[in-house]
Amino acid sequence: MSLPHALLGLLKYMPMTGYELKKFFDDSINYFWSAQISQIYRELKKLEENGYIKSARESGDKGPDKIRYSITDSGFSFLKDWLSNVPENIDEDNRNAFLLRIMLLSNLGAEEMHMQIQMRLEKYRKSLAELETVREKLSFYLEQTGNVDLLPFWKITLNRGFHDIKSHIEWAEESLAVLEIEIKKLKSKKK
Amino acid sequence: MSLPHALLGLLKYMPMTGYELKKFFDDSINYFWSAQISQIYRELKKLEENGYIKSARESGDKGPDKIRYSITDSGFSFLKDWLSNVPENIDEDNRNAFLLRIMLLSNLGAEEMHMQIQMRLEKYRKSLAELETVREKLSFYLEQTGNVDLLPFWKITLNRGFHDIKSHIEWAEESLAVLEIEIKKLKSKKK
DNA sequence: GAATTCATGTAACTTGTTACATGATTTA
DNA sequence: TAAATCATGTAACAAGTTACATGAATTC
Repeated sequence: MSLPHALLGLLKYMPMTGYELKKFFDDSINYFWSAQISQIYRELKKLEENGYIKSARESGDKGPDKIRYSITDSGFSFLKDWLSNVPENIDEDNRNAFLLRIMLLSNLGAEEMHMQIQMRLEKYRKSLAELETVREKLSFYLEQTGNVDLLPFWKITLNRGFHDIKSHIEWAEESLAVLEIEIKKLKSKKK
Repeated sequence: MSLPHALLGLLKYMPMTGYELKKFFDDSINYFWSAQISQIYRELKKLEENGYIKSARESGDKGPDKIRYSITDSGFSFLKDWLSNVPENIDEDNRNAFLLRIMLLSNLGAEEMHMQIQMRLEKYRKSLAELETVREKLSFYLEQTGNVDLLPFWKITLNRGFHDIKSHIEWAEESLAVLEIEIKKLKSKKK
């Protein structure tokens, strides 16, 4: 639903080709947004039809032609409109496959649930470490490219990631404790 | 993607009609999963074709006929298979429209961002209060229906919600502080 | 008597994914 | 020279939403 806005937002930084946009997704905002290359191309066409972006063909002496897109004034104001209108449903999409799984997991019993949450906990701890390196790279990158003014905004975005992972870790630890009590109860009943 | 599993999980509790399933979504797990009635009917047909559920027509003396679905053994083992296979991408969908918005919000400037996050903070605080009442209702409901054994599993699910909202509140408070510093900087520059 | 809820669906559309096609360039 | 990467797409499919249709029952 917000792919067009994501594309406009990225093109605001600099003009890019479809391929470059895909790369940008993959190695920067991949943590919270990704897209298929085929859909990017489809969407770019639509955005151009609407006059939100314009294209320029570049026939370099090497390789195939590139079509580089840049955002238009109309596109930027479209983006700003979207940003100004805060959605009522605060999460924009209340679907959470993770919570659905957790709820249904009771069908497998306390021990299986414990095992799965334990596995998640380990992954969360790894993610936390990875985010730490992303943070370091980001500061460095923004300083190098002279975009230091963007730093506080990016930090706010990144910080959300930290809070999210930390809350998962705390939840997992608490849940494991609850499940351990349940497992003990079941075992004492058997006797 | 997991609508069929959600339906199977709910039918595991008790046999229901399409309409009842929609209501169950709306007033119980709506916090993390919802579905359109049209899609529920479509999916129920598919599930029956696959033998995962079976239907029984009930022609009461009042109102139109009801088609009540119940889960089959084959359906339950299908559900258990899905639950046993933990997806590699732990979140199942890394797309986070909220983070995308936050990142792009820098296009509107620090003051607008501050205002929007302030609004969110207030909503989060309300959500926290609402979740509190959901928790109370749930305990009561499970005790009344004699499903006390499910209580720890439901608590784990609910608890995830609490951690989530709390992490949003903390993040919002920190972000507002950062933005206030930015706004002060900008104002002192003007002078 | 009108509006809402109950209960079932169909049709058209939008969004997103997977698989495939093409051809040049670079790297192992 | 084979594989990977660059750069563009098309086609078919899967999943989800919106709008519409039908008719009985209940509530205002």
